[in-house]
Amino acid sequence: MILRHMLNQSTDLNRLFHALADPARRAMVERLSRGPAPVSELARPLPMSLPAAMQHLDVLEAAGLVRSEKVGRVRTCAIEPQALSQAERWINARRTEWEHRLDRLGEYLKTLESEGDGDGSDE
Amino acid sequence: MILRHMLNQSTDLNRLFHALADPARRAMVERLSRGPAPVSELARPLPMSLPAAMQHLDVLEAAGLVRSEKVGRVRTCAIEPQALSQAERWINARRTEWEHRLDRLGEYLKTLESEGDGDGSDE
DNA sequence: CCGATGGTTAGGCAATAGCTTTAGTATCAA
DNA sequence: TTGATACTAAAGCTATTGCCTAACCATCGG
Repeated sequence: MILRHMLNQSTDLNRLFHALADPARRAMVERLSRGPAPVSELARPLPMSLPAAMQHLDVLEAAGLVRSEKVGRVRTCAIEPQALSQAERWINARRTEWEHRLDRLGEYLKTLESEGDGDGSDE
Repeated sequence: MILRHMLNQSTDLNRLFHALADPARRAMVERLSRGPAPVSELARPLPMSLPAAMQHLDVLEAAGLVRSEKVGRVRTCAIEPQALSQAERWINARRTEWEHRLDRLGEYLKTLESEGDGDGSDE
């Protein structure tokens, strides 16, 4: 099952980053980071109809960023913290990769320097 | 100018997250995290035509994730580390928000407990 | 029961995304 | 100069996105 998890990770990240690529959806996530809220409260500040806001909410739920539960006639939405951390991990992995690379490059340049090779060009 | 920067930040994040929402583009970023590469090398592993890959590259450049320079007939691409950190900051800001909120919630629940109120129900 | 409230479904429409093929333009190597 | 290499530009096609309006359904408060 961990194998399946890895295979689907790409799709997960697609949905995740896609969900975050819209300002209305990010606004919803920002609001929910401060606590749960019903659909109408998420929709109110947005410059669009209620159904449009609902569709954004669907995208957030499909991405696993938001979970919601309906009690009576009001659906209360809450953020799903671990979803964002997957995106964070991907970004961090990239950063450590290029940082290591730059470290190695720095070492290499230092080596050249101490060998007295006079080509000091960079880039 | 810092004001203008803040106003455009939303658009920046749109482009940034949108760029990351595609597996072909993430593959390019992953490759470039390990060092610069020409266009053809970025395109080779992808299941699509070269012009298609070029279009993905354009998206990455427009998002500020990649910078490229053409010398002779080969365009060499490199990652732009600070672009990703902007996305990272947004995610981090959300996490600290909800962590603080959960901390406050924990404090509140502890208060209730020490007041001897017997409703121990959770979610 | 009745109206108002909160949400949902459905259908349609314009714009964008992602890809293709075709046809270029420079460069480099011989 | 000629052919291969590396990229670029343009046009077109399909699917998806993001939005709308117009219904509809299910509570809840009298």
